[in-house]
Amino acid sequence: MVEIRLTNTLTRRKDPFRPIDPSNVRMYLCGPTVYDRAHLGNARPVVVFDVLYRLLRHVYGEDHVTYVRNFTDVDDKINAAAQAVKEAGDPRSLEELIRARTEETIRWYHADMDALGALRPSIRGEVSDRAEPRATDYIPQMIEMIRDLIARGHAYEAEGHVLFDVRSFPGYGRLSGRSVDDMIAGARVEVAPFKRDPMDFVLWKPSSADLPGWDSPWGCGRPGWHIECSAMSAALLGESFDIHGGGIDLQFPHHENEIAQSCCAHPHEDFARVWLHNEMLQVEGKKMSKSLGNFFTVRDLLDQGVPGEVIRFVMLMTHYRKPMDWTAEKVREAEATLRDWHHFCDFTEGNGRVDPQVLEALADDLNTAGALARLHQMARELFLHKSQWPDSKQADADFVASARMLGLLEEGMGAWLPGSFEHIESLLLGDMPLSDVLSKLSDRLVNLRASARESKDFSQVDALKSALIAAGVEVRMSAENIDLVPGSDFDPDRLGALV
RNA sequence: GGCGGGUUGGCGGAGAGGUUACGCAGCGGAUUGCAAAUCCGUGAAGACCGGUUCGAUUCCGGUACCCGCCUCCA
Repeated sequence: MVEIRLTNTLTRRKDPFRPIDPSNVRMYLCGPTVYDRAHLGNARPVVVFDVLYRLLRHVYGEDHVTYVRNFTDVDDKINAAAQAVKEAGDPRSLEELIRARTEETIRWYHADMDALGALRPSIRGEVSDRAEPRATDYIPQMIEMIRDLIARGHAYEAEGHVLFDVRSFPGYGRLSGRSVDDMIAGARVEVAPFKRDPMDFVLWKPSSADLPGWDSPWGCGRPGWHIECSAMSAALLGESFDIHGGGIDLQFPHHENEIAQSCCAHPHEDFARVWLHNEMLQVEGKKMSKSLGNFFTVRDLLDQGVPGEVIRFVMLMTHYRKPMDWTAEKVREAEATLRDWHHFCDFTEGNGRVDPQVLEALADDLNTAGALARLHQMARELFLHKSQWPDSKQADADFVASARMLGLLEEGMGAWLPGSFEHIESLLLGDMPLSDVLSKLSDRLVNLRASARESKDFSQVDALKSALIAAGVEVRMSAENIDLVPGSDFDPDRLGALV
């Protein structure tokens, strides 16, 4: 079995991965707060952990991996978004508007992440809403956990709030490498007067009459952000599980607080064993922000015609623990590469074997850039020699299976490419498949060239060639053959007119 | 102020204490009616200063610069 090695933020080392229970490897990823479209930065952890999920499924079996990713659907930003709609004159109640907002955002999120080729989370391979829990469905578990923390002396009630007492947990700060005293020294947080310690954080807070609230022993209120993930991961994965992931910006305070809550509520368990954090995303060398005008959502890119597969490829070009820079140049490179790969690959044969070197690269702390390099190499060998290989179908299948470990070249993902194998097979021009149209035109061009070589009059050859290029078709001429490849500006109508 | 990450050839971007990363672009050649595509070949690196070592871009220390987090942003 392949040994997976992962860099654990907790140990600051690359350690061999040993699941608690190989028959059910469990992973939790902090999901989005559902108030708006996912921006590009939101997509990075989704793609990174999707690759890890695929790797785990490959190594341990699809039914032996559980992947849970939550939706935070109780939050000030959600309330604010709903409030804005109400103030704009919507007659529905705030509660209805909040519900509508979160429902809609979840649908957007699914559509956008699907477009990136991210698999839906699952419980042992079974995709269901349970694997994508919503915070509001786990309020009783959160209340229970908070109650438990109070009983164990790790939390206290003050003015309708319940706060976690960070001084009661000696391990506080271990994940992020900070000491409570250091944090206080550098804190820029305004300290509520009822806190025992400035770093104490909210487990439960009171809610006003017009905002969502739940009855609790401490009055009508709502949970703090951090308790959500502790309660949901315990409910769905157990008090100990294998991997907890998220962006590096969540390391502190969110994940630190999760650890404090979970370890204090379940002192005999060790909560998440491996913590993985992806670095942040930048755009053209700068932090993505609305003020710099370089802020965009996944949907913005898709609408501009950047295919989800290309977005995914760009994300995978950089190792997850390094800051990654989103640039137009990378998009161009990724698109050109995928265009090639889609073009020469025959996707019809299944049962490919994943290349050992691709697998090894991924097993080595998700070295996606290394895996892509190996795929480049494989593609080159395939392209150069496949015509001489008796089992070239198998070689194609192996290549595709390997690319799919990265979520690339998935079935249906090539639909964006006019030149892709699957597209050529399926697209009809009039009543003729595109593949037939192309071979027909290619034959005609070959014949024209043959006679032109005799007559020395190349005007007809050039005319057809120009027409093809105008239709967005690349003309690749070799000594005997002429290959026609639809490009990014392919125009089916203009091509159809040439037949 | 506290904590953390980064600095590799023209650009992007990996691994490895001594042997080609890889991709894009460039250059030379082959091929071609021309061009494109393709093929062959090829130059180019490791921020700076020290240390360990037979040998470091790879390990250790320091300096500089860049970036992020500490504000319920992935």
